[in-house]
Order: sequence, then structure tokens, then C-alpha cells
Amino acid sequence: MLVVEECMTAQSTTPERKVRKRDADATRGRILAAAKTEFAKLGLAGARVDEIAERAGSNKRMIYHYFGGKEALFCAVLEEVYLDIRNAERALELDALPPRDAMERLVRFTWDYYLANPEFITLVNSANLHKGKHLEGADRLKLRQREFVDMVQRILDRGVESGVFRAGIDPIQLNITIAAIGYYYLTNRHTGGILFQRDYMGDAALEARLAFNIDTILRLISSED
Amino acid sequence: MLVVEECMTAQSTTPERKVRKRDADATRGRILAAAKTEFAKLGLAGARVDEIAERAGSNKRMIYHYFGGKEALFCAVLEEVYLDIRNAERALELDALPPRDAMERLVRFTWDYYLANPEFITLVNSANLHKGKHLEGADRLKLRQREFVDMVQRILDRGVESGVFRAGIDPIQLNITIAAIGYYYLTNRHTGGILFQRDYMGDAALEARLAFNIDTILRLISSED
Amino acid sequence: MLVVEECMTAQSTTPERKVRKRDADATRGRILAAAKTEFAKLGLAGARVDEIAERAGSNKRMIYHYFGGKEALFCAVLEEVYLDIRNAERALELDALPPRDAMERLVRFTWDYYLANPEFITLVNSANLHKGKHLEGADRLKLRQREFVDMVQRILDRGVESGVFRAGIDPIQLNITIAAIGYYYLTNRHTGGILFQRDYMGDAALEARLAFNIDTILRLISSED
Amino acid sequence: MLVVEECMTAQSTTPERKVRKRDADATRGRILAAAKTEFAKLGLAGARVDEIAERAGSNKRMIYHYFGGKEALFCAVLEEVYLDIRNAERALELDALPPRDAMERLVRFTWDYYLANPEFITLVNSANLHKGKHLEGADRLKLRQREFVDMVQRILDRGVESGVFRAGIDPIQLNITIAAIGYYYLTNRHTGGILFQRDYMGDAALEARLAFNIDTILRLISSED
DNA sequence: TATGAATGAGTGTTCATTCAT
DNA sequence: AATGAATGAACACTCATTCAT
Repeated sequence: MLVVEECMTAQSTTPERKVRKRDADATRGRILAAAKTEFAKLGLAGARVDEIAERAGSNKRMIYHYFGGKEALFCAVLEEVYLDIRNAERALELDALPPRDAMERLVRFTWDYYLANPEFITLVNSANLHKGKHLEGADRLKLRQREFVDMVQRILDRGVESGVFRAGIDPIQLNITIAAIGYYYLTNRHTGGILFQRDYMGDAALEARLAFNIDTILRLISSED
Repeated sequence: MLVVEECMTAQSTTPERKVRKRDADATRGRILAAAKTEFAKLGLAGARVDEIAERAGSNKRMIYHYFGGKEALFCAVLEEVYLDIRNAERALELDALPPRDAMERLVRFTWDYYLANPEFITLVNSANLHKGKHLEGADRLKLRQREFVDMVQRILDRGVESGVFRAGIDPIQLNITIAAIGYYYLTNRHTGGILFQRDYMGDAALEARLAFNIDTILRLISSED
Repeated sequence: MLVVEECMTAQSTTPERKVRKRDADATRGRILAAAKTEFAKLGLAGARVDEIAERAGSNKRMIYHYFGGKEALFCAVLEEVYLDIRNAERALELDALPPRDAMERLVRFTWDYYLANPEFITLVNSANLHKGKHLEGADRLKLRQREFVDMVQRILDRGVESGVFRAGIDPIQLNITIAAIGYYYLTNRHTGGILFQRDYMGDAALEARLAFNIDTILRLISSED
Repeated sequence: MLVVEECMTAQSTTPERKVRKRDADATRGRILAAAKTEFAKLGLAGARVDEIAERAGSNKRMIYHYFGGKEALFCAVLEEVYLDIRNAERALELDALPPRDAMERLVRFTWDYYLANPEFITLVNSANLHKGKHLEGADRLKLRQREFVDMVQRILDRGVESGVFRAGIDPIQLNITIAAIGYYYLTNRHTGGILFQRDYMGDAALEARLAFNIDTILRLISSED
């Protein structure tokens, strides 16, 4: 049914392209943006190709022309949003900060990014509902991810060296936990809000959660309390 | 489009029902079980009423007879899985354990439950994709949830009293974090596995994550390092 | 793309069916008849499922319910028309006629059948355009075909015995030729009419062709001129 | 819908065209060849303009430039293949052979031509499915066809004169039959192969059929057995 | 001469749901 | 209580054709 290999063809246009006849790249971009919104709101199965085309101010045929199909379009969206967050993380230049500050900055950034880009969360959830199939071809991403883990490792190493962090912390476990405590709160804010009968998204609630999360991570890695 | 109110009609059959309706209840139960599997695997939009009927060994018309429609069936499934986990938590009788043991037990239970009931996670994700609409009518659940928070509060209180826990910890924030560090790891295991190029589900990996999570929570609430 | 195996499921309804709830068999029959007309007129690729449904006074969904799809419907149509002609041939009871009369009767019947059932010809052409794929599962047909060849063989044998036919004539080659000289004239009547600038379908032309064909076959098999 | 008149514009480029237009003619030729293959394989409705353009190593727009549209392209293809076979027949120079040899040569040639050019058969079938509409404008062809019939008439006349052939044979009926017995065997080889469960295309089978056909025609026209 | 971009109408197929028994 | 028949709206996807360069 799903031809995952098609995802390989969904790479963004090559940068060498100079003359943009009739704005092909712009159309492609508008479709991608519309698809991101639509897939984020309704999931892969719930999103409608018609709606994406209309939202993009284009027409259905172009989606098939540029991306090959709905699933391949989903692949392209996924790759894009993952590249976006990894690029933003890299732009933090955490290597330039003292280790404790760097770590707090990372927790704060992760939280702020999820808040500012709520589509990221639902898209990742959709990708996982489909067992990650649509991400399998994204080799560029794996490289970026490794760079990111290395950076976190460097922060940990510097912290251990300067005595503020414990030794022996797995950077991937740490990374997962940093993401988890923000991501979970936000992705489950609706059911959580109903069941706990609590405001999740007010300013005070958000600030309280961020503070709790920073505390959680710093206590986890500190050399002493 | 969505008639959330239909969810009200999706309550499980009342216990007063005569015993001769055994078959009817059995059919209802098989439909509910089939729906759980199907919605968990494909989401609300991706699941097919036909497939649910077939998997239940029943026919489509019965779904409309017992539940009113696809969305109402989804409501019933959601309520059931939430009740199941809350009941299981209550059965832990954490009040009978010393506070540190009780807390470790809770972290461990939460992790094990998610592992043993993977549908729970994808169903909750689906519920949140739809902004929790399908949970709005589930009043029985809100009560249970409150009981659960109270129990965690009691553990924290006992821990503070005996000096092993810090004071001032919000039981709901703690609860969210306990869930988060297990839930996130498991729900995003596919994309995580691909991007980190790491085994998520092997025995060693699972044990390592559980240990990391217990450590995270205990460090978070301990009165000192 | 084409799942030829689906054709297997396109067998006509089992005769054991007694109670016809809401006229299921009638609907099936009307769809089959409409499909025959439509496929004959426009070919497999040219025929439209919408048009078939409308012509059948039914709706598109029923086509998929009863036949599984467009191609499977084509399989069912093909099987039906082949069974029809083989049944009609069997009804001729040629075994009861003197060999020469039987053979003339067969040539005449074949010609008349093609004239009365022009869809047969275009349907067979369509089947062959697709390399016969849609006939592969029709085992019932192969049996009938064999019975038919055996009957022709018996006529030939009786003719040889009585001295009117030559010995050594292959019944299948003869059969093919009997079909060919009628079929070709009719299937290519349009291009033939244009290129030869000749009336193909007037009464006189049809009679002349039939006479020519009978003459061709009798000269081919006669023991002497 | 169908604008048959467009076929008029599909004449091949006039020879007066300057030599510098070599590329243009080459493109036109490649499109025509690709179209022949594609129409032969899938019929008029089944063939895809995109596929033809790609197969021609050209682009879709050129098809519209040179031929005007899909149907007009089909007209051009049809005219070409008919001219090809008529030219090949003329090249046989049957007037130079004794009548019996000439007739056998013609049967043999027709058979060999169909075998070597299987597209001819499916294209003619497609043309007839559409009631010959696409051939209506091809006046050049009608002339050639007449020349061909005249040639067959001359062979028959010579045969009657020399006593080897019967008198009174209609050259067009004969022509049709010569074509029929080869054409039918080949066009229906797939369904025939399945229903008769017989090899149609092996060397021995082909030779046997050719021998049978020559025998059929010679017996039909011989003055005596 | 040549070409990629664009499109509207349509194409086979599937859906949740209702009807009739 | 249970079920096969039926449906219309929608679905992903494709088509021949025209536009702009």
C-alpha cells in the first residue's frame, strides 16, 4: 500500500535552481506549508488532499506533480519540521555557554519551541502512529541528529570537568527526558486539562511547568543537590 | 460534524440488565475490544467501521445499535481504557508502602502498564489530536482522577513528614512528569529509534530507561542528594 | 495493479440462494448487463464505472460490493458472454444432424450469433488487448470449450466415416477458421467499409458473406470438390 | 467530444520542407513511433499522452504542436500503419508470379506481416472499436486499397485464364478471408490459448496454422480439388 | 522549436451511515 | 437482536489539455 521509497523523491528542490519559471518553488513551498498545517491538525488519515491544495492556493494535481502523493507529501513535511528544530537547536550555540547555563537554555528552548510550533508535536505523533515509516528515508536528518547528541555530550563533559555535573549521564537518555517533560505536558494538555480539571495553557501554568522542568533536569544532572 | 454529545449515550450497559441479555453484552464487549485495537492502530480517522465489525465477529449495524456511531464508539473506548488504568493504579495500594517505595513502585507500574498496554498511548494521542473532545462527557473518570491525585499527595505528605522528600512538590506536576518520561519514550520510539539510530525496545534498553526514570523521579523529590 | 485473482470471486451467485432479500441478485444482474454494454462499446479502459452504475439503475458502491472492482467486473462479464455462446452452441444438438448439415449449421449459427450479439466480438477483442488476463480464472469455461471441440470432432468423424469429409482435419484449426471468417468480417467492418468503400452490413452483403463462408468451409473439408 | 476533422491536420510533413527542419521531423517521427507502441499496447482510451511523450524522448506539448491532440495522433498512427502494410504488399510484385504461386505468396506474406507487426492488429481493433472514425479522412489510403484489390483481381483473372482457379470469385471476399484466417488466430491467441488450452505461438503451432491457411485458400479458389 | 507549470473535470474506489427484513 | 442491501458524499489520484516563457 504505502510505498515508503517514494519519500526519497520528496527532498526539497536543489539549491542550484536559479531561474524559477512561473514560481515552481514557491508553489512547492506553499503546498508544503499547507500540508504541515493540515497534517498537524487532522493527522495523516484525517487530512484531505483537496483541502491542502486549496489552502496552498494551488490545485491537487500539483501535489502529485511535486511530491508524488499524500504519503510522500507527509514524508516531506516530516523531514522539514525535523530539520527546522535541529537547525534552531544548532543556532543556540550552546558550546559558548557555561555548562549549567547551556543546559537550562536547552530545556527552556525545547519548551519554547514546542509552544511556538505546536504542529511539530502532532506531526511527530502521527509519524509514530505509523511506526515511523515516513522517516525511514531521511538520511540527512540522521546526521543532524548525531551532531545534536554530540553537542549535548560536550555540555555534559564540560560540566563534569568543572564539577557541576555528575559523571556517567547518557546524553540520549537525558535528551529524551528533556523533550519528554515538555512534549508530554503539551501533547496531552487536552485530556490532562479535562481529567485533572486544571488550566494547562494559562501564562502562570506554563511558567510553573517550565520552572518545574528546569528544576527536574538540573536536579537530575547536578553533582550535588 | 462531530456530535460529541453522542458520547453520553455510549455508557456501558447498566448492571441491572437481566442475565438473559448475556449475548447482547458479549457482542457489545467484542465490538469495544475490536474498536480499541483498531483505533489504537490507525487513529480515529484511519480506523474503519467495517473492519471493527468484522474483527468483532459482528456486523456494522450493531455498532450503530449499541454505540450510535463511530465517534461515540471512540468515546466509549477512551473511557474504558482510562478507567482501566485508574483501576489498576488504585489496586496498587500505595498507601500501605513507605513513601520512597511507594513512589518507586508508581514509576515502575506506570512504565510497565504502558509497555503492557501500548494501545493506551496511541488512543490518548488520538484523543488529544481531537482536542480531547471525546472525553468531555466522562464524568465518572474525573472523579477517579481526583482520587488518584489525592493518593499521590498522601505519599508526598508522608515522605515530607518522614524527612525523605522535599516539601512543596505539586502532585499534579509530579504525576505528569512520571507519566511523561515513560510515555514519551514509548510513543516516540519509532522516530526516536530511526533518528538516534538506537534500539529502543530491547530488554536492556527498556531496563536502562526504567532505571533512568526512577533515578530522575527520586532525585526530583528527595530531600537531599 | 491488476489483481487477476479477484476474478475468481466474480463467479455468479450460487444457485442455493433462495430468499432474495431486497433483490440482491437482480441488482447484480442489472450491473452485469450494464457492464456488458458499456465494456463492449468502449473497451475496458474507456468504460466508466459511473456510467455502468447509472445504466444499471444502481449505484457505484454496489459494483464494488458485488464484484470487487472494475477489472473483476470485466472478468465476470467475459465469463458470462463466453458461457452464453457455448451454451447456445450446445443447444444446437449438432450430433443429431448429418455431418454436412451439421457443419453448415455451425457456420451459419456462428455467423448469426455474432450478428445478434455484437458485444461478444468487442468484448473478446478487449480481453485479448489485455492478453487474456481476465479469463485466466474461468475454469468452468475451459471445460465447456473442451466439450465443444469434442462435438466438432464427432461431426468430423461421422463425415469421414460416411465419406463426405476428408480425414485428418484438426477440429481446433477448423473451429478457429469457422470463427475467423465471420468474426473478422464483422469486427473490421468499419475500417473495411471505409477502405474498400463497400457496404458491409446491408442485407445483400451479409447474405453474400455468409454464402461465401459456408462455401469456404465446405470446400475446406469436403472429400472431393 | 471527438473532433475527427482534426485528423486532416495529421498528415506527415510535406517533402518540400527544408532540410534544416531535420530535428523537427525526427521529433515528429519519434512521437509517432512511441504513439504506435502505446496505442497498440493499451488502446486509444488506455494510452497515456504523458507516456507517449516520455517514450518519444520529447514532451507533451510537442504532441499538441505536431498533431493537435491525442485523437488526431491516433489518426496519424492508423494512417501510417495502413500505408506501411499496403506498401509492403505492393513491393511483393505478385504480378510477376504464376497465379497459384502469387496467391500462396500473398497468404504467406499476410501471415508473416501480422506476426512481425503485432501492433497492426491491435491498432486496427482499436480503430474498429471506435467505428473507424479515425480513418475517415485518410483518402490517400483508399486509393492504395483500390490498387491492392485490383492486383488481387489480376491474379484471379490470370488463374481463371490458365484454368487453375474457379471463375466468379469476389476479390474482396477473398481478401477478407485471407486476412481473417491469419488475423483472427493472432488477435485472439490469448483467449484462444486459455480456452483451448493450446499453444498458439510456438514454432510448430505457427507453421501448422500457416499450412492450414494456405490449404484453406487454395481449396477455396482451385478449379478442382 | 521547445518545455515545465498549471488546471478542471474526471476516475476508480472507499467511506460512514441508513434501510428493509 | 441481528443482518445483508443500499446509498451519496467524499476520497486519493489521474487525465488530456492549455498557459507562460
